[in-house]
Amino acid sequence: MTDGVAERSRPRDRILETAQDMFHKHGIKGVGVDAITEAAGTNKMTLYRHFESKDELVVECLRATAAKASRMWDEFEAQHPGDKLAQLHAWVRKASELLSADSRGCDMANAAVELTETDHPARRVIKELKEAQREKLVALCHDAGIGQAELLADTLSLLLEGARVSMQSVGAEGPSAQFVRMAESLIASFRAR
Amino acid sequence: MTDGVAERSRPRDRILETAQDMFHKHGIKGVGVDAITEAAGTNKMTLYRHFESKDELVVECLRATAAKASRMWDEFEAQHPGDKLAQLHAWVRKASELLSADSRGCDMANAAVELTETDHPARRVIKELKEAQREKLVALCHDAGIGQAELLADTLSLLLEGARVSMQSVGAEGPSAQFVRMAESLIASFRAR
DNA sequence: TCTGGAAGTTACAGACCGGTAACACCCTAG
DNA sequence: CTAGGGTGTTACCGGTCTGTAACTTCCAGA
Repeated sequence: MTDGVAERSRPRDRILETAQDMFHKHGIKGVGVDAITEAAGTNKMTLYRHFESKDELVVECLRATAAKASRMWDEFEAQHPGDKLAQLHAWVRKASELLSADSRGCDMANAAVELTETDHPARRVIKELKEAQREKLVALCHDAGIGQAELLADTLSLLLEGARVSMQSVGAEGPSAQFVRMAESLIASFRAR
Repeated sequence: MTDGVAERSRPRDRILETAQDMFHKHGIKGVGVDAITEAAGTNKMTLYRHFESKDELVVECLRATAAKASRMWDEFEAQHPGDKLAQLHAWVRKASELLSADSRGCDMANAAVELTETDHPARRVIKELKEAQREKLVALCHDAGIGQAELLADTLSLLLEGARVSMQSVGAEGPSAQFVRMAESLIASFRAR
């Protein structure tokens, strides 16, 4: 009954996975450590033996989700080896799939909105991870033979970020519904230069 | 000393104004009613005589900020009477000004991120107000003589929404720095059809 | 079989949260 | 001058929050 997450894994892993899920669904300030440990089938003491504070748990969760997102790049390379342009289109397709499958947007962006304390430990890693993602997309655009790679990458980033937050305020039938169309015609117009 | 907001206005107005400011800066769940009333130079009882709950206060704050944003449209019309295309460019310029002046983004979008409870009274008004804003921008694009007015308006919306949330995670030097450039070349390419 | 460390349990501290009751005050309209 | 409504003050309620202490239980490895 207490088995929300696979029972036969280490408590630390269960806590991390459960916390990721609950922070994602309900927000960081919307979930207490008691609720996390209960859903993970463990207890508060065990959580504080593995994470020195809730803030540090948040940081670990963000790193974990970023690592998962980072693995998608490997899939693109595996699906279209060497074909960077195809990988860029795969990126667009994947982004729209994730938009359709989940309406709570990006954990890092959401965390940045929630955690307004300027010295919160999560803010630093959010910036780092987002910058790393940006560099990857810039490189992909560049290797795909696009001239203004940075500008295209940044525009696509803003479109996706906007789509994810727009879904949360106006829903999936709002402007975000046109994301693929916007992204594809953007890529086309950049390639035409 | 307790005079954060003009002392010689009605308590209700001071509370509303102070709450807007504090919710904007620190988030909704990051601010308690005690802190609001203290900053407004009044007390909790007075707050609860004018607003039936914190949630309702949040709703009123969102309506107030939306009303303020709505007034900007009148400025555009006053500055460029009848010239809808010039008003559209004024919209872009104003948006970028606000981006530079404030890094905490859109109150409604931020609230949608924070308030994950699906039945929260604010969610309804966020959707209504965002839809109203969308219709205004679509109408402006349409009246400016742009063919695919909805698509341009939605794309501009996502870009702006993305810029506002991107600033909060990666800062002002990130992708959002290129917002004006992106928006202007988008408008140009839509006009060229 | 024994032992040591990881995990679970219970209870608690101290702070903060949203919200309310009872009462004193002050200022203005009549 | 007086009545009454808006406001301020104090104290409180029940609940939740992060984080800790002290203790017990369990289990794997030697």
